[in-house]
Amino acid sequence: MTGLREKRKEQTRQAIQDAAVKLFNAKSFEKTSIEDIAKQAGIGKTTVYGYFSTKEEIFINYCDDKLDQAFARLQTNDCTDTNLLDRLVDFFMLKFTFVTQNREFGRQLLREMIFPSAVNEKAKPHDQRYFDRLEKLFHCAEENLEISPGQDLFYLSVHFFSLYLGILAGWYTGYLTSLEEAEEGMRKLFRQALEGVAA
Amino acid sequence: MTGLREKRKEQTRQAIQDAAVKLFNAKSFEKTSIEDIAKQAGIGKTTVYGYFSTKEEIFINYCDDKLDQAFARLQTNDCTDTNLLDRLVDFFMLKFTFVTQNREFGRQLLREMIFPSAVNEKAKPHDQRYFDRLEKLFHCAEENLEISPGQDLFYLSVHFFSLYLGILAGWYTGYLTSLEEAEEGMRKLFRQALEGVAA
DNA sequence: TTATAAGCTCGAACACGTTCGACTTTCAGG
DNA sequence: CCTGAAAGTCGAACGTGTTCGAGCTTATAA
Repeated sequence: MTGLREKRKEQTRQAIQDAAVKLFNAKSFEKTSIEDIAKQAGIGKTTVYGYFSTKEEIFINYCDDKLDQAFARLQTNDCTDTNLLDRLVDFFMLKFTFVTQNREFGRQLLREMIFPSAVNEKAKPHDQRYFDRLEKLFHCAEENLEISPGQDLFYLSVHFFSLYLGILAGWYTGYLTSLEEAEEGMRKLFRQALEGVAA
Repeated sequence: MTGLREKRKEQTRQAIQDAAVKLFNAKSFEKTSIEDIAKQAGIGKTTVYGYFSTKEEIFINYCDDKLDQAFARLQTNDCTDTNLLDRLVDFFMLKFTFVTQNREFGRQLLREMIFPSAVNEKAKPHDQRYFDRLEKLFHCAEENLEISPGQDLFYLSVHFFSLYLGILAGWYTGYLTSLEEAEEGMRKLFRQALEGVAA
């Protein structure tokens, strides 16, 4: 019965995770202490460190869950006949509204995702799926003759992702304050990218 | 002699600032404690809080100084006849190498600049100068007939700044690991923006 | 000049993330 | 079964950012 230890371990891990999710949602990352989490999970605070080596790590795990949820909603849209610009704006605005829904959560998450404390190998599969989805979108556009053929679709994804980042930066630094402004800005940037600016 | 208090206050403030700069350079933000700073400045650690309300605030101040230095170096380049792409890459790579010179410093700074804890009005003049500089660059390009006329130069600046952000994100998430890769990626993205991708 | 208000300073204490060390439970081999 | 090793648990303690409160210094005005 080697499994007893492992089963308990799995249970405890889950209890911590659940407690964290509950408290992060109720309060926030910053206002939730390790002790709160431990109490909620019914264990001592030191024990938490047997499962996660840092408070941030718990948060990252929590984010991964949240992102999976958000990502699931992106799966539906497919090679439709709406134009590329609209589809791109939809794609990124969905993510934008999700991330900025709770300003503090988004800020913490973005800091950790874009400028992580350490290179986070675990985040890469997620990025991968995300960029795959984007590439697929461009692939459709290529077939629909909306973009010129032979483009590097990966770099195209990076390009639009960067513009999305720019909008997020504008949001968090206070230059954009409403969803409408954000969408308008995004549209403007995306159009520049599609049309090009060189003479 | 109303000035006595104020003069002392100014001195103490400067002492804290100097101490912080010295220690942040010698060690790092994280490894420097408030107590270290206080000791170096010859005051009690509580006193620091009469001048800065948080450790981050001291860091922000320090960053502003650093950024001013970096910015000064950008002033020189002017309406030359080198092509726009090269000038843009030069402009942003200078900033990139500066920021990433010390990985930890850059990370901390970017987190605070791009996703600040609170909207930081003090940062705006700096941004302003920065974007002014970029706009000037595009203005030259417009005169040199390198870009099509009538573009929104501000949004053009935002566009390229966003791409720069994308490169930084790639750096900190581990997708780009050498300066050469970063420059190559930047060049590729910039070219896309200039040439456009629509059919 | 002196009384009072306002501002400044710092030792002590608090909060919270994290580590240490000792105790308990589980597991594997004889 | 036993027994010794490994893994898990937690109270106590540490480090550091931040606040409290009491005492001291400076400014003001009668």
